[in-house]
Order: sequence, then C-alpha cells, then structure tokens
Amino acid sequence: MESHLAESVRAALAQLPDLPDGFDAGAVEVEFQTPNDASHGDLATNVALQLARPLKRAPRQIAEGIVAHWTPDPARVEAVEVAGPGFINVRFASAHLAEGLAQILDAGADWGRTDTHADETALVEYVSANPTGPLTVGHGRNAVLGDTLANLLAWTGYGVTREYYFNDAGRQMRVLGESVRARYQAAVRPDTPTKEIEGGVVVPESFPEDGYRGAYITDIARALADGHGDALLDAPDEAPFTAAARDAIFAEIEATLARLGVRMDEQFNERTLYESGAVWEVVDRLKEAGLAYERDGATWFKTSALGKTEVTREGGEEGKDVVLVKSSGEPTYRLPDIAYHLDKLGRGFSLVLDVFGADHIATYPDVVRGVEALGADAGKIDVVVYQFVTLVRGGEPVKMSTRKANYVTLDELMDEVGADVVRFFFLMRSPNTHLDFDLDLAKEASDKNPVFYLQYAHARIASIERKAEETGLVAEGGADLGLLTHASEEALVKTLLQFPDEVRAAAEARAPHRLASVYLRDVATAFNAFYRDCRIVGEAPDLAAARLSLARAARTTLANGLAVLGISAPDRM
RNA sequence: GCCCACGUAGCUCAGUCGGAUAGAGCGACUCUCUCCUAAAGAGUAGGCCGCAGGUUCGAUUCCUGCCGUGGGCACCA
Repeated sequence: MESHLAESVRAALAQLPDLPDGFDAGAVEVEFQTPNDASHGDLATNVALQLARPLKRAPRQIAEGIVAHWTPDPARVEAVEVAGPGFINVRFASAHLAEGLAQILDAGADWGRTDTHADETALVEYVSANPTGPLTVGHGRNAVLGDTLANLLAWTGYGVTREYYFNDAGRQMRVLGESVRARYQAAVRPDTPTKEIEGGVVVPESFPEDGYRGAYITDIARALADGHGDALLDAPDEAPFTAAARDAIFAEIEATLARLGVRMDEQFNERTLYESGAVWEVVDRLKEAGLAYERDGATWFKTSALGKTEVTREGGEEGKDVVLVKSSGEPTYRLPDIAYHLDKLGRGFSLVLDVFGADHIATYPDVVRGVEALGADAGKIDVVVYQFVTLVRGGEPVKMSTRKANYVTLDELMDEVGADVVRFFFLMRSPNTHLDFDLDLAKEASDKNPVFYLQYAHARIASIERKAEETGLVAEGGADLGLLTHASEEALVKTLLQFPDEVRAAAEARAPHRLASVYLRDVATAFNAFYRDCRIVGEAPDLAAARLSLARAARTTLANGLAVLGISAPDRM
C-alpha cells in the first residue's frame, strides 16, 4: 500500500509547475505513517513539509499541488486531504479493508511473515552462559531476547541459525573442576580437614578461594563418589571433575532452556578454537600485520594503532594496547572471541547478531577491531546489549551472585510464575533499560498482569468460535466482508493489517517490546471494543459470518504475535 | 576522572526518519454484567518530557554543557 502511494505521490510531484532546476521528483523519499489521531486518516505523509525548503514554497501550497495532480487507486483510497501545516492524509476505501482481511484469513499461520530479507542469512548467538552453574535470571533475559530476535528475523525472511557459544575452556572451568574435586574429597573422606571462608561458609581445605559454592557442586561430587568410589582421589589434575561438572551442568542448562521454549540449532565449543589452532592463527596473523607484540612475557594487541585510547592520570590522552595472551600462557577472552567471530563471518552469514549483557559492552570494540584488522567485514556484526535484571520481591531488590550461590535460578522463577510470564516480562521493556522483575506482580494471575490480557483476548475468541460452531455458524471463506462497516470493525481491521509492518519494524529495531507491550496490546484492545459493540452469535447469518471471519483474523494475529514471542495462545483460560 | 546507557504522569514504562492536541498499563476516583469468557469495557483526575543553551518552519526526539541514576574502565569473562 505504502509503496503504491509513494509512487503516485512522486508522479504528482513531477507535474508541479515551476520546479527548480535539478529537482528530481522521482528521487524524493515519500514516507507514510499511521497518524496518532484517527481523525487524521489511515495514513499520512509529511513530504510537503520536508520539501518546503528545497522548493522554497509554503508546505501547504506544495501539499495542495500534490493533491491536485494525485490519482491514487480509487479502489483502495477513498479520500485524500491536506491538513494542519501541510500533512496529506489518506483514508482507505472499505474495499481495501475487505481485501486486506481476506489476505489475513488466507495467510493463516503465516500472516505477518514478509520476505524483506529472503536472500539473507543470520547467525544469532545468545545464552552462551559459562557452564559453571544453573541458569540465572540474567541468563534468562539473554535467552528470551535472543530467541525472540531470532524469531523476528526469521519472520522477515532471514534464514536463521541459533548458536550457543559454549565457554568450555579457560580459568573458570578450572575453578569449577577444583571446586568439585574438593567436595569429592570430602565426600569420600569424611575426615577431610575444613576451613572457613568469606561469609562464614565452611568448605574442604582444598576448596579454591573463589570456588563455586552452590549445592549443585556437592551433588555432582556425590554422584562421582557414588559412581567411582575413591578411585578419583589420585587423579593427576582436576580434568575429570571439570568434565563431569560440565556435562552435568550443561544437561541442566539444556533442560531449563527447553522449558523456557528456547531452542538452539548449533553449539560452538570454545575448546575447538584451541584444538584447531584458530586462536594461535589469530595471534600469528596480527603479528604479521604488525598489530601484536610480546612484552613482559605477555602478547599484546596493538589497539593503540587502531584508534583505542585512554585518558591518563594527568588528563592527557594516549594510545592503549590490550593483552591477548597472559604471561601465564593463557589467552584473555579477546583472543577466542576474535577467532570465534572470524569463524562466524567466514561461514558466510549476512548478519551476525550477538546478544549480551551491559557488562560486556566495553569488550566488544576490541573484538571488532581484531576482526577488522584481519580483513573480515565487521559491518555484518550487530550487537544487542541488554541492561541488568533486578528481581523485586515485596518491594525489595533480591541480590544475586552465581559464585556465592546467592541467586534465584531461572527454573525457580519458572516454578513460581510459569514460562509464559517469564518470557513476557523479559520482553516487555526495551533491552536498553534496567528491568525490574516484580515477582509479586508476575505471580498475580489477574488483570494487572499484562500477559494475561493478550492470552485472555485469544481465549475469548476461541470461546466465541466454539459457541458459533454449536449454533451451526462457520467462518469458512465466502463471507461478505464488505458488511463490516461498524467503526469498531473497521478500526480492528486496520489494526490487524499493520501486523506485518510491526513485525518488520520490531525486527529492524531489534526491539521485541514493541510487539509485546505495544502492538499486541493494541490488537487486544481493538478486539475488545469490537466484542463490546458487535455481537456475532444471534446476528443475521451474513453479518454473523463476516464478523466471525473478522474474529478469526484477530485470533490469527494474536496467535502469530504470541508465537513470535514464544508465548502460548490458550484456547481456554 | 574517562567511556556507555538511561532521566517522560504518584509507580513501571512506550513514543518509529525531527511533525499535528506527548501516550499506555498499574494505582486513585465514577460508572457498566438477564447479553458470544467482567482475566473485560466507558469515563475523570494526574506533565517544567532532569536543567540550560544551540540547530530548525517545527525539538521529548538532533548537538553542546551541567545535574542525577545504573553499568563498565585488570595479564577476570
């Protein structure tokens, strides 16, 4: 619709008299948007206001000129008018609405999908939690955001791959293994000496200072004791404990994600970057390019040559380099991350989307610098950063830390409020704002809880359809959709017809909250107004059939929208 | 100190590329179930869009400075 209108506006522009030399009407961008105020019509363009300066003419005069030469398709446009300072408002013809409604019914479960990015592929990396403990609330926001962004991209045509980057290498994994080992020793040798650490916690003597204190560590150790007896006591290092912990914890993570409705297509193990030599290749190539060097036993990335600076104590500014490989021989996160992103880009995706928490924001530019320095197209990398989640219970924030085992797990959260509510709450705000997750509100199955508002509207339509079926009414094609002329009916159709654009806008802006807490609520509200004003069961058969079709279209839109968000659309509540 | 994000109604937040009278939910106050699900609907009250400049026909939106909040500034990830 918009492109048809824009084209005809450009044609009208070209016919205006006294156009300045060099003015190309065909190149003018004509944007249409849905006015906030319904009395301003169904679509409006501000093109006349924007052309005021280049054409050196009053905006209203330009608008009048456009309208005078404008010939939009009369089957779709009922009226055009100039309003306010120079807006041009367009009102749809009712035939356009009936046609649109038929399209919704025809598209069914695919309604809302577009092929905008049909020839493109996207890799979405999310969750990527270290397998050192159960998923927590913070991982939950990451998982739900990533999963939903992947859905949104898929609905706009991308071929989407969902990937979990599995951090199964590095120091944290060693600490994890040592934590399990200490618990194991205590499990098979009850007389193992103990010590007290920060917070008055009593642990085995060999427990690392920064070890993982969760009860799951003890469980894994006990399982090892049950399975192997004391045979692992003289293991040369912590490797078997690390492996056991990793496998047990990852199985838990997978189960939690499945429960949350989050699925992954691929798992990429950080270890393979070491096994294949990819990380060392990065170091070698950077050195060849003169962008890496040795100093104090460590390998440094010469980011100072790539624009990275820091401010000195004296207030001056100087270049800053960062460490790639510590003097201990162990790489920092940057090195495998650069290698991993090179790998992702090398797989030919048109878009590589990363989802990560605000604490990683400072690290991402170094990775981009590394990728660019080695000749890959970093422009394909896009990052969605989300702010932290604060759980609020009884008006008080709940403090969390994985290592100190003082946290609420994602499973506990789902136990308490259900997966649908968890997903919705993580999606209802812009990723860029801090999220207060109000447990008391989430638990409340009432009108205060926004997710129920959407699900209830869907269940209500399903109920109407059941009732209609009992009375022999069918919504199959053939209804005369031109009968839908009530203001509430037209308003509902117009709202429904925006769905594909809303999905696309949410995808482009990487902003699932637009769907969750704005558009779908508008759909439910528009349906509720229709429900109030227009009965179905008991009306004349023609009208009842047409209204039943409209209700079906509303249900389709709600169901598809909830599907994008990964939230169930119940038929009964 | 420096970097990033945020600051909009009592509370939690939307606000699309700079557009028309700045919106919603919750909370407060009125109303509406003989009727397809009242988990709903109609209405009222509530605003220095943090402050001050600048750009513009037009600024909540863009730029600069200041104030406030959160996060980040390691040979941690």
